[in-house]
Order: sequence, then structure tokens, then C-alpha cells
Amino acid sequence: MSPLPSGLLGDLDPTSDRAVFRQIADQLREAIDRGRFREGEKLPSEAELVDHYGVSRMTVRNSFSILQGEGLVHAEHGKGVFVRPRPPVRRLASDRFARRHREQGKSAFIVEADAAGSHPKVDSLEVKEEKPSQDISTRLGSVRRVLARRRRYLLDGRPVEFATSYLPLDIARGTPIAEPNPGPGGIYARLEELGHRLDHFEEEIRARMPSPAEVKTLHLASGVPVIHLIRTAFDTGGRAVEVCDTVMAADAYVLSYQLPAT
Amino acid sequence: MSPLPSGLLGDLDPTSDRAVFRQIADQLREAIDRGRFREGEKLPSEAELVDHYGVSRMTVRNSFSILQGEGLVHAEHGKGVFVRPRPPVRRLASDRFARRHREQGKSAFIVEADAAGSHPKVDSLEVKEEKPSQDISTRLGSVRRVLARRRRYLLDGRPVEFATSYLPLDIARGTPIAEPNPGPGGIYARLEELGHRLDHFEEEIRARMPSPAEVKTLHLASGVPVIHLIRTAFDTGGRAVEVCDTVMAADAYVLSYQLPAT
DNA sequence: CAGGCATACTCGTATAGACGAGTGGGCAAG
DNA sequence: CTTGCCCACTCGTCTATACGAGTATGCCTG
Repeated sequence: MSPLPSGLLGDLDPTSDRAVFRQIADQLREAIDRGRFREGEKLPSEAELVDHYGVSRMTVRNSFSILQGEGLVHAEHGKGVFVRPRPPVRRLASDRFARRHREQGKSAFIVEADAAGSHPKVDSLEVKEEKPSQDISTRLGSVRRVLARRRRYLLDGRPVEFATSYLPLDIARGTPIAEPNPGPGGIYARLEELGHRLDHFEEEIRARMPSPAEVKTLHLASGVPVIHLIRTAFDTGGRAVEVCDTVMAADAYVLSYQLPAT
Repeated sequence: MSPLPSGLLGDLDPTSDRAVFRQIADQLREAIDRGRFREGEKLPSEAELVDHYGVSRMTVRNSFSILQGEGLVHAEHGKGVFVRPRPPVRRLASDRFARRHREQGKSAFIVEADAAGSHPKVDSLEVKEEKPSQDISTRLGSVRRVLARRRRYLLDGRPVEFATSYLPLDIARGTPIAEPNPGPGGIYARLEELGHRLDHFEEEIRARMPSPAEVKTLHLASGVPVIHLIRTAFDTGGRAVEVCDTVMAADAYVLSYQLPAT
């Protein structure tokens, strides 16, 4: 195994209070930030860093685990540790549910992704009646049973978002909303046809680390948070007619809102 | 050292493909989710888990590091590992910059926190002229120099948010905006007095893991992401008159937006 | 030439041990 | 009683070693 090119990474400072594995992580982070390692590029192997710094393997692995936690790198078994590429982000504008966008036959997700040159896909479609959680029930005005529409969105094969819509059963049962494909304009178009003219939406946004189930569903690398968005749709009568609970891979999204100054 | 109460945590499954440290993390996570360990409560010590499961200490530590990465627990040197309490969250409504909220003498942050019974504080105040980053310059319409206003917000002694406002120098220089305390209603009130009547705001929201500097500034525990919000204020002439770059501790915030359905 | 296997290199998991440093309680000296 | 020290317990850091499992490459065999 050949040694690292000199100058690529510095030396350790034995007089420093900073732990050795942190110093190594600092040097790797800086090298990445400075572009010495580019996106997708392989970092030196554990063995190479062991030789370079004269430390044990666990110390090097400790450094890598810091960078993984920061979302900077990811390890591939049998291959190496790589600088995590920044995936293309999907921009969600606050007017994406405006009535004028609701005329096409295809869903907003498909239209938008096609326009951006990506290959969109929707899978894990599930539509069923169920008992809502306390939180969902409250948001919908204490309903006992709801129609739940679950689906997962993928871009170019990568899962980016998992969403569940909840609708009061008295609104949705027996309508196209209860079908896997609700038709052109989506469920919001159907709700308006059913007499629930939409007035406004409320969106709540949180960010947190994913649960193990979310890591699995969204194929999340370590160090990638999720954005948790809960949208409630209100009709002109002030009734909450839908709650949509969405979990998004945070590295795949930028949310954009336009707000009046009045 | 007395053994753990039996039944608190299960046994390992040696036939499972799942790594031992993951099985231990799973059991601890489940115990936390089920409320067997409450918020702020101490988990069994590393030594106790070593005895209970008959594994080495590094394996137990590995389990803890998983839970730390998920933001579920945090370790305190010399004390133990504790279930991370969910701090009270601050709710940011989308109308928080509406003109009607701009009449009071105190800043929105102070007013809001007082109302919630928290003890707010603002520190690290810095106001200076500087050369903007490429991104900030673009957002402000290719200005060469800006006034930067930096401040950190704390609730009950805990830093929760770090924000920098950038304003074109030709607007802000020599005005109260360039003073540490811009006066009642904040800089938006001053901008309007200067003839820049505000028309609308654009907000961009991202979530990601914090940089080491952000960890330090916001005293973030590991496993806590940040919400990165960039707000641009436009006057009625369509000019971008301010860009505010805000980094928030994600576990301290819920953002809330109200959107028209039209 | 095509296919399969050996091999070297990669990271993943786990053990055992050592010392350091922060915390808190109890005991002993004043 | 108060002060200060010691000690037990906690997590933090680091070493050394071992084996497993995924990947890629090149050589050998058919």
C-alpha cells in the first residue's frame, strides 16, 4: 500500500487538548471543504490513514463516524468511504396547490419532475379506512374514522418523500378520493367537485433525525435529517377536510414560501 | 454494582443477522418509546449493560452512539447517559412580520417569548459593513457591500437561533438600521420609514446537520439538525431590501405557514 | 475467449485492556 | 459543623487484535 501524497493531510498536534480522532476529522473535513476531495470521490482508506497518522484503526473509524454524523461522507462496505454528493434538490413552492395548477391530468409531482428532467415514480400506494391517531383526529375535528392515502415518491429511483393524506370518512367514502387514482387534479380537485371549495392551507414544519423505519423507507444515509410537514386543508366553511402528513429526505428538498407583508 | 431489574431489557438473539450493538440499541429505543425510561431519566450505565448482555464495553458504546445520532439520548461525562428531554418549541407563524405586529417597542422575539413565559435574551450583537458572499449579493441584486446585523437569540439561557440580516449599504448606511438597537418595530419599521414600503417576503427553508461552528454557537447536542431559513424582503418597487439568514436549533422550533388556496 | 475462482483490499463487528477525566458521596481531619 | 480529600462510579479516548463480509481485479482453467 503506497503512502498518502504528502501535503494532502497534515500532522497531528500531540500538545493539543483536542482528541486525536477529532483532529483527524477536522483535517478531513477541511480537505473536503477546500475541494481537495470532490463530491463522490473516495477518501483515503482506513488502513492508509492508520499508517499516515500512526494511530489505531478504531481511532480512524471514530473520525469517520463524526463526519458521517455530519452528513459529509458515507461508507460503502468493501469499497471505501466517499464524499457524499449533494443530490439535486426539489423545490417546493408555496403556491404549488394553487387552483390554477390543478388542471392537468397528472399529479403535481409527476408534472414538476418531468419538467426538471427527472424520472419520477410513485409507489407503495395504499388506500384504506382506519382509526386515526389522536393528533390527526384532533386536526380533522375529532373524527372517529378516516380514509388514509399513503404513497411514496421517488426521483430517478431514489425515494425522497413519504406522504399520508387523511380525510374524514363522511367526505371521502364512495367517492373517487377512495380510489387509488383519484383522477386529474388529484384529491383537491375532487374535494372541490364534492362541494368543499378550498379556502386555505396550514402547514407545520419540523426537522429531526429519522426513525429507523424512515431510514429504511427513504433509504437515508446517516447524517441526513428529515423534514416533517403537516398540511391541513380548510374549506370555505372553515372545516378541515384533509390532513397530509409528509416526511421528506431533507437533502432532497428546499421549501419556498411567499408571504404578504401586510 | 447491582444487576438490572429483570424484564426491563430483553436478551440478545444470537441467531439474528442483526448486529449485537444494533439489537441493544433497538431494545433501548423501544424501552424509551414505551416510556420505560422517561425524559431526562438516566439509562443503565455502560458497565451495567456490559454485565446484562455479556458484551464488551465498545459494543455498548456503539449502541449508545446510534441512539445519540438519532437524537434520542445524550451522554454526560461522569454522570451517565440520559433520555434527551424534548425542549419546549417556539412556534413561528407566517404572519409574524405582518405590519400590525410591528407597532410595539420591543422586538418580536422578546414579545413572543415573554408571552410564552420564557426568559428571552439577545446577545452576540454585531453590526458592521462587509463584502457579501456571492449568494447574498445575488439575492440583493448584485450589491458590492452590505450592512450585516448579527445576533443570537436565547430562551431561558439556551441559544436557539443565530441570525444575520444583510442590507444594501445605500439603504442602511447612516440610518438607525446601522445602530445596534434600531428602535421600535425593528429594521422593517425603519425600512418603511425610509420609503421602502414592504410588499412581500420570500422564505427558503432547508434542514441539515450543523457544522462544528453551529454546534458550538447553538450548544447543540449530537443528533439535533438545524433549520436554515433564508428570508428576502421585497419593497413595493420589487427591490430586495433585506436578506435574513437564520440558523435555528431544529428541536426548538415549529414553523407554521398559512397559504391561500387560490 | 468466457467463466469462475483466488486474492487482496475494503469496511463491519466484536473483544480485552488501559488510562484519563468529570461527578458525587462519604469519611476524616480540623 | 465545615472543609477537604479520597474513592467509587461515570463516560471519553486510545491501543491491539481478530474475524466476517462485500468488492474488484487479475489470473487460470476450460
